[in-house]
Amino acid sequence: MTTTRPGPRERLLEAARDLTYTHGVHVGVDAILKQAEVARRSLYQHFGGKDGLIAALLRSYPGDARYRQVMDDAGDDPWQRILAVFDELEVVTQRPTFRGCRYTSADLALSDPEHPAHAEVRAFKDGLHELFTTELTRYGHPAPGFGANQLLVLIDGTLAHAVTRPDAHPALAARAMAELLLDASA
Amino acid sequence: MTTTRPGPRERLLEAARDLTYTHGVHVGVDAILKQAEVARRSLYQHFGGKDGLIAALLRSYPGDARYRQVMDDAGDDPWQRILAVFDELEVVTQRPTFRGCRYTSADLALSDPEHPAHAEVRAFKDGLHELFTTELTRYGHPAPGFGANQLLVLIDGTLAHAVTRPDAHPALAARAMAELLLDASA
DNA sequence: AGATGGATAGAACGATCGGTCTATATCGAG
DNA sequence: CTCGATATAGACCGATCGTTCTATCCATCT
Repeated sequence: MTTTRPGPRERLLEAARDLTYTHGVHVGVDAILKQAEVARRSLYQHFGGKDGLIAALLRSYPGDARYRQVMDDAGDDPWQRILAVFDELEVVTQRPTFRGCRYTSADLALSDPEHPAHAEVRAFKDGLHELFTTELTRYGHPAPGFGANQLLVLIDGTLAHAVTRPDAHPALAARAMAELLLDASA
Repeated sequence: MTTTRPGPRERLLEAARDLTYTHGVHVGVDAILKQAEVARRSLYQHFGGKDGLIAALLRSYPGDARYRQVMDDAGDDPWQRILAVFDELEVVTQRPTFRGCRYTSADLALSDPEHPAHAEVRAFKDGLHELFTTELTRYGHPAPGFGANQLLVLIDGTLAHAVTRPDAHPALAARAMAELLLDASA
């Protein structure tokens, strides 16, 4: 039994996911096409161009699904669910292949404010904000929207700082602040 | 009386500072040379190439001097001096020209781990860590090194998150956490 | 005056960029 | 089988990349 090979569209997204993470969004299309084993024309057929591929990549990536998974694995208690995110961040940021948050990277690397990727990044982080807002609401936080912004700062700060100083274990530093935050709003 | 025009080296650094911030480190050398009004050859004479210019840019930038200035303007009290940094971050991140932290951007954009810029970014953030460590020591923090890591996460998180969601006012969110942190370690 | 060194201007290098093109192959539906 | 859509392979486009080159200008020093 042989698993059927994914179509060119899926192969392009997969290759672009891989290469843009390790080399940044400025990887050449040639490299993506080669790794995906896809014809040049198919890229423009499916995504209209490199910009479209990058945007589609960010949209398709199961970004907040991963956060939800980590939370669900931690049970029902909001306190546990939120701190589990930072435990996971410690694991992620210590991996030798860790190269930062792909959304933040894309947002910083693309200087053109009209690039379609910006909308995807915004949508992703807005989704995360909503996710943590509902969690803090369940926790009984008096200002869940503000608290969610604080958690997002901790997450982005962890992912950004770990690129330069992984040995500082920013995830552990952030986790302690998340605890303070939850304690103070109990 | 006419102020003498700075030499080619200074003009190159100034132009590169400007253009790499607005367009990222992938700006072409042509654009830098044009804005600096400097001959092509001079760039390679002074910096050996584009990589050398980028690294020199990051080294020469008065990065932590600016943090020190903000602190000194806030007086002697460590509490005030630390929180003043976040007040300044709120101002900086709300500017329409704000484009994130140039050090984090450079670190993320340059995928080659051997690029000389990485060492400069590391040196800069290590310097900041030392700055906040001494401040927290003066404050009487029981674990000033760990606390400094926490403050750096807050700063990097503010600068990273404000690129995508400036309306969330991450600096204010971070400031509140910095207060919690200082309270908890008093 | 003559020599020297730094700066300028700009042609030119090969490589690579994103994107368009033609031509051929494959495959499922009618 | 034929048709039409979709995929592949690869040449080709103009533009730009970082870098090296020659040639000229000019201020300074002997």
